[in-house]
Amino acid sequence: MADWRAEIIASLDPARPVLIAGPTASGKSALALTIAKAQGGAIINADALQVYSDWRILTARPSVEDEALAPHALYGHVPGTTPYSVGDWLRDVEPLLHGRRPIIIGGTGLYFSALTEGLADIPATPPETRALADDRLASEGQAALLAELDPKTTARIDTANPVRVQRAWEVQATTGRGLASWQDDTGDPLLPLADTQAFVLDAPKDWLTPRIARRFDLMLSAGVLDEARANRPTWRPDLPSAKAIGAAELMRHLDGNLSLEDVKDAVTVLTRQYAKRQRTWFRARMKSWQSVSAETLC
RNA sequence: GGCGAGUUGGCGGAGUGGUUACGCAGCGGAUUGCAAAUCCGUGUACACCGGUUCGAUUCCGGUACUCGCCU
Repeated sequence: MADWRAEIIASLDPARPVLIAGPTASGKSALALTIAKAQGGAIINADALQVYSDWRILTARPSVEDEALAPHALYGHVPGTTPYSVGDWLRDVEPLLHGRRPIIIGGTGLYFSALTEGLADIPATPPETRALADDRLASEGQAALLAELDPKTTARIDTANPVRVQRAWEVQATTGRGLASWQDDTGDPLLPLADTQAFVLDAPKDWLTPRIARRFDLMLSAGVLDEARANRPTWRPDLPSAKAIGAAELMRHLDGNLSLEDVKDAVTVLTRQYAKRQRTWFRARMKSWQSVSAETLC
């Protein structure tokens, strides 16, 4: 158990960046902390929801105590009201790569892929354009937006997926250039995989599921309900941070429309489904990463 | 004990004498910018036993169980 960690740490070059990807609740944070304490380095968040400041407990961010044990970056540094995406994350990560040896850890596969494989350098969509796209998608449907795209882009994206269509349309609308064209120009990655020591935690479903259920109880005792009450006055389902699993359910509970038991059931199901999607991404896109059994680490 | 209603896939819930919704969960997958998001794929189930019929989940009879009312 502990010797597995020791074995991994012994195999690490203290000067090279470490990447740790893993499903939710798989024990990633503990591993990152162990490495940082043993070899030094800065722990950098690669989780799309843990960047937000408002749901610390619900998104399972490291505790204040843990954060004191090693430098941590990109945790809770964005207000829950601010839109944030892979592009923003890459821009935030870039300067950190030149500092203390990075230990980048998280569960968002897209972030890791963008980091190690590159991301098209497309200007951000202005809020007005986003709003227009939202409106048109709602009123006219995705077919209307789809009709305004170039054939090359249309052929490449999943046209059944409204968010994909909207993204392509937004790129077209804000830059006057097709998404496919932009993507064909994707530059070199910020951090090529070859320059890293990359691990993906393998957490079997049967092992992870009970942990997910247990984690919700831990969140309760850590005070998620207080966190939810604190967020209640400013809560809106369309806030960027509102995508955190369980946020909407907790609000319904505070409104008296959902029992705590039902909140737990819903959160457990949603989290399990999320872990499945993570596994699918890791399996398909991180084949060359070193697989580590999460079970033997904990 | 009598009368009435009901019994559909793991759950919810439509419907039809022949082509066997749908939602959720489950399972598999996609994913180069909202990604803890979004999307795609995937299930012949009609309580049981007889009968009618070329054909019954659908019609008829009986059995079992459930619910309601009555005694």
